[in-house]
Amino acid sequence: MRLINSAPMGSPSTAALRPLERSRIYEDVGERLAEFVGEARMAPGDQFPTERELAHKLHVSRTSVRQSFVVLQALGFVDVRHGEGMFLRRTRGFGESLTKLLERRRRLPDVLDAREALEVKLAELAAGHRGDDDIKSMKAALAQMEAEINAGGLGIEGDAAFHHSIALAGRNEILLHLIDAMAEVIQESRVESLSEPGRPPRSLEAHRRILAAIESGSTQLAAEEMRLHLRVVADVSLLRWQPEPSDDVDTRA
Amino acid sequence: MRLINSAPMGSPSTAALRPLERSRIYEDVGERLAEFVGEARMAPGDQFPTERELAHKLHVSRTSVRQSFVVLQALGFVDVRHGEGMFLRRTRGFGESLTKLLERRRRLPDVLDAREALEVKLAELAAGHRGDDDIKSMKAALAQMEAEINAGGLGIEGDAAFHHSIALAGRNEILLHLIDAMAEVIQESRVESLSEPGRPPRSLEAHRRILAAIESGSTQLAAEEMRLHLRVVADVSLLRWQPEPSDDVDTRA
DNA sequence: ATAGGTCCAGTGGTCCAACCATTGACAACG
DNA sequence: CGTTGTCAATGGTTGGACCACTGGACCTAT
Repeated sequence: MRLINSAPMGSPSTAALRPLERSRIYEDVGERLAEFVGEARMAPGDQFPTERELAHKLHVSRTSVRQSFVVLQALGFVDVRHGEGMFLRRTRGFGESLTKLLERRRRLPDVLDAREALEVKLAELAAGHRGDDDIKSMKAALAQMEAEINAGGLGIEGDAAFHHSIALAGRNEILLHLIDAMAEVIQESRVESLSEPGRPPRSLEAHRRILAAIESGSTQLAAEEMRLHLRVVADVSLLRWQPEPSDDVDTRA
Repeated sequence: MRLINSAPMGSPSTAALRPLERSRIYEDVGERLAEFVGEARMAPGDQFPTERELAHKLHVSRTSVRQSFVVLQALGFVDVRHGEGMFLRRTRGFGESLTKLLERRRRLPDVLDAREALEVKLAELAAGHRGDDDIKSMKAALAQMEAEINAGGLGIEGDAAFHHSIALAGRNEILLHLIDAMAEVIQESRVESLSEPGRPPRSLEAHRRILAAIESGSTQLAAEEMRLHLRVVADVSLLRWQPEPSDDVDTRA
């Protein structure tokens, strides 16, 4: 009797026997709904079919349909009104959450550009508001970073704390929320950048210049210093990055 | 027999008889979970109690608990692993979706700053990539705006189309997603701004300058023109804006 | 005729109880 | 000692029941 795939681990890539992945039903329903919105040419304000009808048509339980809509509502794509029905709010990017976007398609350049857009503005705002507490926490973060580096570390914790304290100092809940949502991917690029030989001290120096600019109250200078810093970080990160073989086709025009 | 509130409509504001609003259970559960994360000092990676246990403790059905977690997962705050349990991913801003944030706390300055952060960068990126199709759709949008204005309108449609075509030309899905998520509130500020006497023609002119900058390929100039344009828009919008009486206290530090 | 009230069918909101699918740990086996 | 089987715990899904809200149809008194 011939044994198939007797090798204990790391056997050659048997394409057919790759692990099959099961998605959750409410995700599938979400995709179908996205299709439906397109096919039915739904416009904002239009009403969806009933929960019961959708459940029947899609051969799933009403619970699953509801789960889909609960998510869609949280993402702001639909309005659910008790006793009335469910209505479309906006069409573009239907069903696509930022989180899923960041997980699925990790184009590093996009992440770095988005980060720059947000953080440069936050530094500018921070320079405009700059409270004593804000400055204090920034200095504390820099001290922490310096200590980490002197101890032979990369200063990752301090780096993260510094950028976060600036984000807080910006006093803009929307931008803060966006930066927080991207925290994970940003953290990855941070580690990469600081792993480059000689980077941590230079990064610390750049941080000092940013802090000085913020403390001086010059919004323009603060923005410029932050931009400069992030461009350097981006360059280093991009060195190691190479686009994945396109696993799917970009359907956008 | 004395009738209370016999006035047919628009009776004086009886504070106690304001319409009471009922929240959905899964939203309440979400808030409790946020509390719990704080009280229990949960850190990323920590495991939540079982669905069944939470349902029992909170005196709600397991279904409601699940709906909460479905949302939390979509927003990227928790990881739900079949057969294992539910785990915390990130702490900051727990349970707060951008949509809810934009609905609840409509601080116009925040919106305008966030818009500037995103659109300035998008204009810069657009100038870097600039494909023929992109330029073409921008020109079409400007033509539409001009036609609207000549017809006595405000050019709102054309304005929106112009900014959107730039966002598309930026070739950055993350920034595009963020702008789309803010589309509604941005649209409101757009209407306000263009309603100001004499605004539409001036806005059209600013758009032409932006387009020229993008077409020239100068990323820096494109960014600067967009920033200038948005600052003017912001000034106009802010004229009519006044902060609402603070209906709740900011709990953040 | 019409203003007002009542009733009711349709819709989303919640709950429950059962069962399926996956995981990890542990015991049993060779 | 490693392999295999078993099992309990956990999330995933279902169907059905009932509640709460909305809007319109219908009725009624003026």
